[in-house]
Amino acid sequence: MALRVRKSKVSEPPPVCPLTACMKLLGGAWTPNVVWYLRGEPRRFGELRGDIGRISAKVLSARLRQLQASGVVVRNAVAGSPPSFEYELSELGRELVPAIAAIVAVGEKLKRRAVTRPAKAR
Amino acid sequence: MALRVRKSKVSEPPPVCPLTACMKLLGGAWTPNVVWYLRGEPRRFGELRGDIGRISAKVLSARLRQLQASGVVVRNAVAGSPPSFEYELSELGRELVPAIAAIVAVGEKLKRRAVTRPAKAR
DNA sequence: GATTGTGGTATCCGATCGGTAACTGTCCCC
DNA sequence: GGGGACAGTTACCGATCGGATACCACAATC
Repeated sequence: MALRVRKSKVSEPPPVCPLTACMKLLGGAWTPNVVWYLRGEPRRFGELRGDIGRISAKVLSARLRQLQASGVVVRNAVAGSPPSFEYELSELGRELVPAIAAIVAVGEKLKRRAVTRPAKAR
Repeated sequence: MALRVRKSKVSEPPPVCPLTACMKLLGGAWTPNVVWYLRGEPRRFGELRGDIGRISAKVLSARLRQLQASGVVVRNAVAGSPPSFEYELSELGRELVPAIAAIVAVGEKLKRRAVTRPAKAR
């Protein structure tokens, strides 16, 4: 659970690339999906698992913790006899949604263009 | 209503998850950087290497090929005595730039807020 | 012909990631 | 009280990724 620092053999000073740092927000395998499925109402762990489908509990747990740590997601305890928790996007986390949507939109266009325009010369 | 049973998915059963597919566009380690440094004028291989800094030739080559394959980047031969090549973003590739910028912007805000506003205790 | 510079590619290798499965602990129901 | 469901966590393990290095192709130059 300790956050992994990139230990490079070259022992370089931190490049402080804002891109690289920020892309770590969405770097993991299912991270965008988690954010995406949280864009509506808060969801519980099992619900998210069901939503996303093929994600393993381990990875979902890891993503959720990592997103909490970066402040994108907040975890709220829901009072009840079976104490459960709800995850939801923070204010800032919600700002991520349009960004993801933009990337998806470009992806869709690219796919569509790939079909209509097979510029496959390589 | 003992438990909140919200089986209602977010009304989004993705056939093949568009997110996962599209995030492959920017999935690699240096992919956003490559797109970022190509957002201006076209660059040659060696220039990109210099721009990005610590990227290895192998990874840069792989990213470039992968971005060509997905239609984000185009490779143009530059006529000349030493035949060289320039890489530039395609039209659609250019649309990726604001999306990346948006994610970076959120990342910056998150970092800033993390300083000014410590996360509330769970 | 050999050397150099550009523009890559192929190979090896270790680190990391993600999946599977097993496990814990609590609560509900029978 | 036992079995099952929920909510995760942990251990292990194979696949993959990325870095370093070495190498190749080609033109111009010496």
